[in-house]
Amino acid sequence: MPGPISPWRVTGTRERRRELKRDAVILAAARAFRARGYHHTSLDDIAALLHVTKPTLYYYVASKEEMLFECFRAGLDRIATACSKARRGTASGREQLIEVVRSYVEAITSDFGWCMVRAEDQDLGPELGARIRQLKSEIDQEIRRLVRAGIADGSIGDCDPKMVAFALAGALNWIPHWYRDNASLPASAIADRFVEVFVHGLAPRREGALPGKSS
Amino acid sequence: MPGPISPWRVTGTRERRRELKRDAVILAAARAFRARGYHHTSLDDIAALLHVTKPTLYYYVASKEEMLFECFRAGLDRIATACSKARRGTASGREQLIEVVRSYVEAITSDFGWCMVRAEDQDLGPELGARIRQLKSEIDQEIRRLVRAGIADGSIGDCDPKMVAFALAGALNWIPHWYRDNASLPASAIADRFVEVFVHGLAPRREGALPGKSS
DNA sequence: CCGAGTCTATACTTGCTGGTAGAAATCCTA
DNA sequence: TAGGATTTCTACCAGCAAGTATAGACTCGG
Repeated sequence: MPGPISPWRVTGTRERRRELKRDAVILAAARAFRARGYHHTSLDDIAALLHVTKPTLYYYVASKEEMLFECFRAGLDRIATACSKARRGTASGREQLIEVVRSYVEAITSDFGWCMVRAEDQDLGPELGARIRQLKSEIDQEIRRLVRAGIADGSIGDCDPKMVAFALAGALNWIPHWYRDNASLPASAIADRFVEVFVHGLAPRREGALPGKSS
Repeated sequence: MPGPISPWRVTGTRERRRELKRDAVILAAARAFRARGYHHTSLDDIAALLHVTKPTLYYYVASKEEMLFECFRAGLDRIATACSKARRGTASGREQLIEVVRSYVEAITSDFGWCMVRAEDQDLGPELGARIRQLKSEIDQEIRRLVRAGIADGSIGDCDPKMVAFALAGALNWIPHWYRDNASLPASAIADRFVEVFVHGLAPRREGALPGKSS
């Protein structure tokens, strides 16, 4: 739906143009993968999206694998950035975690969301696959860290940080399975609902919540 | 890890033996898909697992697609069954939901869990793909129904049933991404942790909470 | 022990798609 | 406008894996 990506016919220095085109290739790949799935997308399909032929793609990218990797990275980087930003803040563990969740939802509903989640690192060679697993693991560790921080500062109740991280990441990573950018809530609204559930749980909230521990 | 599947060389009536072998083919396929991914698993691989050759598989199954479909179904059926069982009970919406979650975790950590979740219905033709989507949708609706029931009977607080269902299903469906039957918690323990998070949330619990819990 | 039905293997076809060789077009600089 | 670098195209290859034709082997009732 977002317009065609055409840095072909565009101005700027050589290097700059090349860079833009390469990005366009990655983005087109991401959209195609999302629409048809990695294995059902041929390079000709991607080339067609750009009104170009297959060998042209290879001028910007070494292999189909590399395209997938770059899509992966594009998404994961956004989340990693959000994590380290949260980390620099001074808010409570819970607040930081919530911030990360918001960024996570933004990233995962982007064009690259699908690739981050549905593409198997099996589809990447051992080389790139390992790098992706590394990135994923870092994010996982970061989430656990935030949960532990929250427990430490009292903003999060006692729980198993590992399982909480899995549950949270699972809920978030699943979004691309049902999210349709036409027909779904905007990312921020989704984030709100998720935060609500994860912070307060399903149990009916008892009245008399406010500060103070009168139960 | 669970031993080789060999109903080859086994007794029983003709029909019975055929049925057993067909099941064995499906199970072998499920394990292979889980280990290597659908697209990276050749029929020769599956045949090798059974110490048999590829054409033999075709004697029990019409196509690779059908194998995937049957794996899918094997897993989803377990969950659907759990749903309708829960439905027959008289417990509160929340209790019923929790029961479903437990069954869900059991199913999703089984050999078929991977297929239920990681296989794209894109890999199935329009025919089978539609049937799978149907099954998935039924389960989704069932979860939403339980949430609404819980809200109605007061066992669940006010919330958006659709988003809650998505969050819950996401967390559960993600399990195959990290679950390793050697190295992870047993299914029941995972279910416990998940229930804990989803029922009570991350916010520190104020004293004097609701009546305790269970098994 | 025979032959109809059941089961399995050998050996092949076929289509698709990732990837490439090398020529042609285009662009920039001088 | 010449000529070298950059960019894109046409045409092709190779390999893999799904699926099949067909013949051989096993089982079991009669």
